[in-house]
Amino acid sequence: MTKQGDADGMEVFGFFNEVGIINQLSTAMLAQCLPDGVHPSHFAIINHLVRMGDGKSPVRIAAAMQVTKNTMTHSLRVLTEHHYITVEPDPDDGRAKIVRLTEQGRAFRETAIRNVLARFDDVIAPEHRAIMARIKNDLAVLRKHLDDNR
Amino acid sequence: MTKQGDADGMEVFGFFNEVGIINQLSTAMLAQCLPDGVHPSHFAIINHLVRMGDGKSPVRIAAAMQVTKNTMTHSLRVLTEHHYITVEPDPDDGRAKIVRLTEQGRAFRETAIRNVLARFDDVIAPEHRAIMARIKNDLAVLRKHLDDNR
DNA sequence: CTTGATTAGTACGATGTCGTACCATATTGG
DNA sequence: CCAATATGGTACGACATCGTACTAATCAAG
Repeated sequence: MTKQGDADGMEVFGFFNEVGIINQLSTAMLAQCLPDGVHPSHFAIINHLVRMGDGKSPVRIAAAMQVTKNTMTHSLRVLTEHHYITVEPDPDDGRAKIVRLTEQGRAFRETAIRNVLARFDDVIAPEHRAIMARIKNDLAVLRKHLDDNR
Repeated sequence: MTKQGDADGMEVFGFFNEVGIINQLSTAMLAQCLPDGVHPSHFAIINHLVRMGDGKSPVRIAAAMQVTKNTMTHSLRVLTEHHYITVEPDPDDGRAKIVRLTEQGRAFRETAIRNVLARFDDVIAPEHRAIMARIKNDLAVLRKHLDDNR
């Protein structure tokens, strides 16, 4: 095993470490802006349904959110208890269900977005926005590669 | 809806989303390379102790790992059960403890590093290493800013 | 049509993480 | 010296997530 390889490997470690910390900090910030009982992952589901359209099945949402079916079942139950979504049987497929946003769900998202953007505006300076804009494409390439070769 | 503000906010969302997915995929890859019962966070602790030196207190390790004291107590218990570390009272401070690596802990780290690097070598192409090297500095700046303003 | 394989969803248990509360020990101010 | 405060560590409960296993429904091959 060459020293070169080791150094490269450590570079990879360091990179993923930075990514992990940023993810943790941003998730924590997001969590502070959400009401009690609503996890960032729940918000992500609502947000996804608003942006990509609802009426999807739990498995499709799970795939989009990169979590297992189990986790999605649990999260959808929580969201249903909050009356943010409805889950009904799919008339075309006896196995499947259909997830739909309620008005309360959309309203919740509007409020949450406002809170979060206000918080981010407070913390994130223009220079950091510039960094994000600059490297987002690289991150997307990396993400896609990792996703394809997982 | 102010297009300007919303667009900027959404950019931030998208950025953190990419970061989150990359973190999840890399963590999952790492987990596959570790033996059963050893979580990536456990590996991170061992790795930190090897690189930064052991003999630290649980709180200091917790701060470095960006987790709470509770989590560290739990993780250290698991690592102790695996005989990768020892936790002893600090003779200079009746409240504190001192965490030390065992030989088995160091050996475990060597093996794990080899496995993980092999896996990463398989998946990560030179062009992606180039991306990591290119944007790592930007990520570090961002991470530091978020950490300071949390 | 029937049988085997695949898919959607759920139940259960395990685990990592966090928040709150608590105790023991240090540290500091008066 | 003593009281108030701060700090290190733990106990307990809550929760998100995952792996394994299971049921029900669909699909595919004969």
